[in-house]
Amino acid sequence: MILEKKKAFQNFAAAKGLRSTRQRDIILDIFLSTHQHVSVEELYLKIKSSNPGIGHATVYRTLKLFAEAGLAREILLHDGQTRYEHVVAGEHHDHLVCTGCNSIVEFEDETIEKLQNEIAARHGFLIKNHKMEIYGLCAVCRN
Amino acid sequence: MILEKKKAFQNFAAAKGLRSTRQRDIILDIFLSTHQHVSVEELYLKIKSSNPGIGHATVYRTLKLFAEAGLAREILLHDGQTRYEHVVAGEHHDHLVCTGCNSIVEFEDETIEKLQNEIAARHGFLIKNHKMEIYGLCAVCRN
DNA sequence: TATGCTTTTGACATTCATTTTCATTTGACT
DNA sequence: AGTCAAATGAAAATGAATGTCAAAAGCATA
Repeated sequence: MILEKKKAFQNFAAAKGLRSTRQRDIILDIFLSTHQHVSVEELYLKIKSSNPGIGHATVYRTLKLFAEAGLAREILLHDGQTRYEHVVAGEHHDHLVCTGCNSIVEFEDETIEKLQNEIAARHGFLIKNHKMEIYGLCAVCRN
Repeated sequence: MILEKKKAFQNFAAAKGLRSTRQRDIILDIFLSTHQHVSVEELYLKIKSSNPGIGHATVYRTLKLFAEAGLAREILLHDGQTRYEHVVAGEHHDHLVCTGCNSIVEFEDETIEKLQNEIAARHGFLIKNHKMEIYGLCAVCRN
């Protein structure tokens, strides 16, 4: 699965005429090794610890590429940090965000997806993507 | 309805021991006269044109108050600007955002709301609020 | 209406995430 | 190897949002 993603990025890069660079390889490796919902800063620090040379801007730029390539998805929660989550082909999940402990639980609901498609169709919209976040207190924090 | 909102804010202010000020009245008036989904900057400019004295910080502070008072809801779309939409009691709507022309269409779907509640319950979550945005191209831009 | 106390305001500075700039480096093709 | 455009890193710039603080304005009371 990690290999597939690397291939996918290679294909994307080839199609776009992008060069293969050491930095992009490193960033991709480390991104693929992270948990879901890494913030750019988190990832940057992780990268820096093994590769001090890599700059802030490169991480930002490269993550945008991953998003374009369909490997990552940008998500905005309410903490002012952009996060990237791993995209698994054919799967879309949404988030339950605990405002108590900031934990994030993912869920998937086919019926909601269907309803979204219907709504979009009703308005003549061509869906590119969507996101849904439910904010509240998790089982632990509600007590 | 505008009067009700003004009353609602008065009540909130009274309960919180907040003072009634000229600025807050003006900002509320102008906020209530705007379309859905005003960004802070948009609102600030609108306010400034008739009331040049009012400062940036005051607009930010006051909008946060409106949100606390339940008159407004903060929404984050993908343009890096915080927007505030009008809250209508007992109603929740979500958004279709056109990435072509940046137009926003609202919709409401009771079934989705129900499913959200079920999902939250399944995870032991206590929902505070939620948001859902569908990104894509509107009927005009898709052509 | 004047007094005194406290909140609110506005200007400005600051912070923080992200983007831009630009000189230098590097990849890839000949 | 040589060429040239793309990519990088450091630093500066941007832009939204927040903090600071002295001055102004509410509001209660005399």
